[in-house]
Order: sequence, then structure tokens, then C-alpha cells
Amino acid sequence: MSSDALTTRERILQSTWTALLDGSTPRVRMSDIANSAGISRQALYLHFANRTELLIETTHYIDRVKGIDRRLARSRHASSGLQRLEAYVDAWGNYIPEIYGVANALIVMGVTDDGARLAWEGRLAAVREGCEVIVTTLSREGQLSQRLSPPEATDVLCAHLSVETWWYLRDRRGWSQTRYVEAMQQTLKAMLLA
Amino acid sequence: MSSDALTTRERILQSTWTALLDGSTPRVRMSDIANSAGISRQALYLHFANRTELLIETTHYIDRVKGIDRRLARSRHASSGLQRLEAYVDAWGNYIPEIYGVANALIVMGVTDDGARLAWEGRLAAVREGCEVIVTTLSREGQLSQRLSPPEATDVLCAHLSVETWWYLRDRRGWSQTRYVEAMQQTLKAMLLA
DNA sequence: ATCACGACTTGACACGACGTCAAGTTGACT
DNA sequence: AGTCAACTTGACGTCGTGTCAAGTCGTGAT
Repeated sequence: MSSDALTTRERILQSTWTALLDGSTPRVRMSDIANSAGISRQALYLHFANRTELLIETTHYIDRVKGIDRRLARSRHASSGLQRLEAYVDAWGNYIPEIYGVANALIVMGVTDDGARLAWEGRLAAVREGCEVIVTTLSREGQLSQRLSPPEATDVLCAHLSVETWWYLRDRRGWSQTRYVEAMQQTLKAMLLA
Repeated sequence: MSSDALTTRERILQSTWTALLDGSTPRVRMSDIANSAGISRQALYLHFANRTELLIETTHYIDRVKGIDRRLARSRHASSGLQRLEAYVDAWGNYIPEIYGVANALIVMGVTDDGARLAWEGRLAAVREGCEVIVTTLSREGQLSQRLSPPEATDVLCAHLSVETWWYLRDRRGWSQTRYVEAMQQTLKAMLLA
């Protein structure tokens, strides 16, 4: 019974993802998603309450497919704070391209829609937690610069790993993905380490 | 004749500015602006072609009132690259709060409206030019870190001085304005200098 | 004195996108 | 044959932008 429903649902999620990933159409409409999923616009509402819920579910879908937890977990296995920082920037920095489209749509919706805003803030909070672990480790090792308190360092790290910064460097300034990760690792080290 | 028209026009621009500055209402409607300017919604269109043009004109209005040119010019009078950097971060960092509301509205509109997108990109280009001058000066003085090429350093500097980063630290993380400027100066020095 | 004109008002309307509702159709399982 | 879930079609309400038409009002020129 639900295996068929699941298939349609996943087709919708997949369509949403790829439609937003294309980036050529920054404003993806419900009808666009329905078309590319091969169903009617109204049928979307049989699976998702509204556009916001569809976007949120799409982020969860991407997380599941791309195994973000697995990727980020590796940074926690690193021995030193420095290695954690490098591993985290690598993992998160290479994940941004996957979620960029949906993230951007969520951010834009967040201006008018509380659900979208809260969902995106939740994501940011998760990233910030990862940053906090790194800063705490660096601080315990005595590696953290005196310029910033640990909470401040966490904020700065999180701010610089933002989707917006990635987008500016990658999309508007034409950086390659590998250069972005490399440069971020180096500049963040210069910024945070004593 | 036009002194009366000018008054209404300026009242509209002022209303737009303050309405967006409040920040409590991220999505300011044309009718809101009209109300607070004391005229009918339709009368707005006697002065501005559409919402995008109104927002763009509001940024120019703020520039004029707040004298951004004068402020930024001071950084060009500094003798060393280091002083230029500090002066620029101070001038621009303290200007962001003034334009934040309108900037944010423009960014959001830019998703669907080409005019808004181009206008905001123009602003970013101006900021980037300022950053370029600083990086060039630092480079000529042999102060620039080897981690980044001059264009890359310019991009990174510009990215970190973004409105989005300011908003995250100031609004979501509760930084004070003076701490923001101070910390930005310090972290950017650590990031860019050899 | 009146006439014209510019600034503004009121009221109505089209449009695009989201979301809802009601009345089908279709295919599978019982 | 009957039921049910998934889906379709078509119509509608809402909200904000932008447009149009007709009217008011005050000021300045002739």
C-alpha cells in the first residue's frame, strides 16, 4: 500500500531537490515541482501540507541520501582540535553544494513564514554545535587565539561557514569547490589559532 | 512647484527607511509605506515606478543623508594598508546598521526581480572595490599573507564584511556593534596579514 | 474670475502563486 | 461487484503588486 505512496513521495522530494539544485530558476513554484514529478499540482498537497513543509522534508531527504551525519561524525574522531577543524570544514564545506538550493529557498521563505525560519535556524544551530566542539577542543589544548572568547570564536567560525559566504565565493566570484575548502581551512586557522 | 513634490517624495523615502529599519516587520508592503507616509497606496506609483525602484531610491537617499562617501573616503587618507583596513572596517561596519533593512529587502526581492538583484550587486561591487584598494596596498607593502592571492584576499575580505555576517553576529548572536567592529578588525588582520 | 494643471484620492480590476474544495476517474485488493 | 486510496480536473478564495479611470482640491497664470 504505502510502497507506492512512498515512491511518489520520494519522486516529489527528488524533483524538488533537483529543481532547486539547477539554480537557473531561483524561484521554483509548486506547479514546477508537480510537473517534473509527473503529477498534478494539487496532488502535492496529498503528501505535504504546504511549500514550507515540502522544503523542510526535502532537507531531511537530502540528509538521509547524502549521509550528512556520517560525514560530520568523522570530524569528531580526529585527535587534535586542528584536525577537527580541518575535517569539519571539509565535511560541511563539501555538503553545502548539495543543500544550497533548498537552503536558499528556505531562507527566502523564512522572511514571511515562521516554519521555514525555524527550520533553517535549527540547521544553523546544528552547525554551530559542531563549531562549538571544535572551539572547545582548541581552547582546552591552549591553541585558541586570545583575540576571541570561546563563544565569540564559535560565532565567527559559524558565520564564516555560512551558506551565504560559500555562495558569494563559489558562485559570484567563481572559486572552485576545492579552493573554497582549502582557503577556508587556512584562513580559519589563521583567524582562530594563537 | 516641485518643492511640494519633493517633500512628499522624501516623506515616502523616510517612511520606507524607518519601516524597514524597525526590523520587526521584515516584509514591508507598499500599503504600509503609504500609510506611514500619510498618502494612498496608489500615490506611491506617482513617485516610484514599482517597489524595486522605491527600495533602490531609498538606498540612495540613505547614502545622501548619512554621507557614506565621506565616511568611506577617510579610509583612503590613511597612510598604511593596515590603517586603511581598520578605517574601512570601521566605516563600513558602522554603516551596515543604517542600510540593513533596505539591503535585506533588496536581497529578498532580488530572488525574483532582476532590477533589485542588479542594484544590490552594484552595492557589493562598490564594497569590493574598497576591499581591493586595501588588499593592493597591503600587497605593495609586502604585508599580505601568502595564503591568498590578492584577488582571493579581496574576495574573502568582501565576503566577511557582508551584511549577512553582520546580521548573524549582531542580531542572532547578540554582539554589540562596537564588539563587532573590533572583532572584525582583529580577525581580518589575523586572516590577511603575513 | 476662471481655467488649467499637477498632486492626490477612491474604487475597481488583472495577475501570479499559494492553498482549498468538490466531484470525478482509475486500479488494486477483497 | 464493491470499496478504498491515490490521483485528476476545474473552480474558487486570498494576498500583494501594479494599472486604470474618474473625480477632488488648491495654486498659479492669464
